[in-house]
Amino acid sequence: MAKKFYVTTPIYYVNDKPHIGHAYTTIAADVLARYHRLAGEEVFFLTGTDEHGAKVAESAEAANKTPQEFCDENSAKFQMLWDRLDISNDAFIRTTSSYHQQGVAAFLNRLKEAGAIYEGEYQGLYCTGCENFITEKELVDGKCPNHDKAPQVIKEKNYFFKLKDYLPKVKELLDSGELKILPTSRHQEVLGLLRQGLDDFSISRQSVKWGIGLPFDNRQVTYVWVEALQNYITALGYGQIDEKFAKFWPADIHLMAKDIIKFHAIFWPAMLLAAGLEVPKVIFAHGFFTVDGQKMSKSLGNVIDPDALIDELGAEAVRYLLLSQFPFGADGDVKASNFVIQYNSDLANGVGNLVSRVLAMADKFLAGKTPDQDKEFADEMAGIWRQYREAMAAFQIDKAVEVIKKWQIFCDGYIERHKPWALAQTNNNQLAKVIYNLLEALRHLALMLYPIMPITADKILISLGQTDWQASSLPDLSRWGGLKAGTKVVKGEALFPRLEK
RNA sequence: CGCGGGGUAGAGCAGUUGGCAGCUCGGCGGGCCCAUAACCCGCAGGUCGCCGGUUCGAGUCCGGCCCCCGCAACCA
Repeated sequence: MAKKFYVTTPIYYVNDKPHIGHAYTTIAADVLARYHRLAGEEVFFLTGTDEHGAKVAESAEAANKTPQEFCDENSAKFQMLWDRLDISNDAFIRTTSSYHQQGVAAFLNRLKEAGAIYEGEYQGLYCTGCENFITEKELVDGKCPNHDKAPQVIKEKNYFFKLKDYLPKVKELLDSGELKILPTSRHQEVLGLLRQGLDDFSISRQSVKWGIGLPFDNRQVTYVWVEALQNYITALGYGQIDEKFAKFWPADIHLMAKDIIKFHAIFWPAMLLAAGLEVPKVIFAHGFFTVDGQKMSKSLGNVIDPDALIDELGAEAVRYLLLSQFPFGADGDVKASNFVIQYNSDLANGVGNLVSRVLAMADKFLAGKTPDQDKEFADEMAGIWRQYREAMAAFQIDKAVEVIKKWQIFCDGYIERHKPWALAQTNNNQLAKVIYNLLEALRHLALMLYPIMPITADKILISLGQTDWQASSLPDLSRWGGLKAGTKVVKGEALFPRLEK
């Protein structure tokens, strides 16, 4: 029975169109999903869109559409981007889908039965112009800045979740490592939040209409954050067909950006505990991009549009470049102008050129026929793979990229030291050895590249005559000598044509 | 004293348990000619934010200070 691996991205709020941050999270999740599939595990990779809430309803109205139409259109934008980026998600959940709504109802009923929900009163400032609650801090001169009206104080009956009852248990799980928050700096942050203390929170809204009705009181709608988190289990059929749920839950990793860590590291585990379910194993929060040292924001106009970037550099390069900018997990600064430079140095001059020169030599000196096996790098390669696997297992995608880059540089150096073009004149036995080692080295390079740049990897493997490699998994594939003597290899088109800038 | 992150070569970043400061890009000088004017070798460039402490030894541990950023306050 294969090991399972369940990886998720957050579901993205349809109120906005996809930006580079959404792409970053999703690509990272895809890399993990593809790596674990390559390793022979049974993978479930989930992403989707979060579609309820007052804001969506407002945006829909402003666009003169029904909320459902608005959601359909915006959700499709995310799906289209993921298609362009070759994201290999196994499911795409939409919170407006009926199976999600049914799963949410089942979950909330369970919380209610467990005694984790009580009725309370929510008091807030309500702006009739907004038709929504606003916070005191949003007020300008005591008035709603959008409508220039003073808000009313309204008391609304709400249902609350007994968060406080479950906090000690959450703390325990964090301390024991059963629930891991990564990177460790985020773990500290969560501990800080717990130290500050948190209150029970409201799980419903009376004033909001666009949402999922509470199963035990249909005058109220489930607070959007509460039902959004449940996507991770409803997508597995929780509350309906429990087969997938039994197989894949708990999640091996919830991936997200650092801004929503509180919901995932505290609220979500607490709700799961209340419902008697297992908590996820790892919550991984990566950092934010700054662009030229500044926060990315619409008002500054420095937002990087993923579609434009793909148009310029191609999906494969975008995947690679985003993940190799800075350590996965940390914040990092990005210079838009740097993408082209790095494309040229890493991809065109690096991987692309290496593949090109090796295949050209195999073709020119040996008529494209793979020579007899040589084992010069058998041990070396095993060591490289160990580093690669360790990096991936620790979710250090940037380190995995580093391992690949080092191997590519090593291969370029190997060529220079042995000068196959000279050997072709003097020593055919030695030439055959060197070319075999290079071709086989390329096969390993492609395999390591696969999670990050799947199309490129496949192109390289096809050039090496490896057409059915996907039928095997890593333990076999990563063994030295997979390339058989006599295999025909062909030089293809340049993988990454150099960009003039 | 709200919480958290960070200040290391011109730029962007690594530095696991304290043990000679590293990587990539860029700059400069050589080499090579298989390759996408790509590749390889070498060189230059750093008071590791500041002050103090612990130690045989501190970028790394402790205390204080300065500066930047994120969250709290619709964004991954």
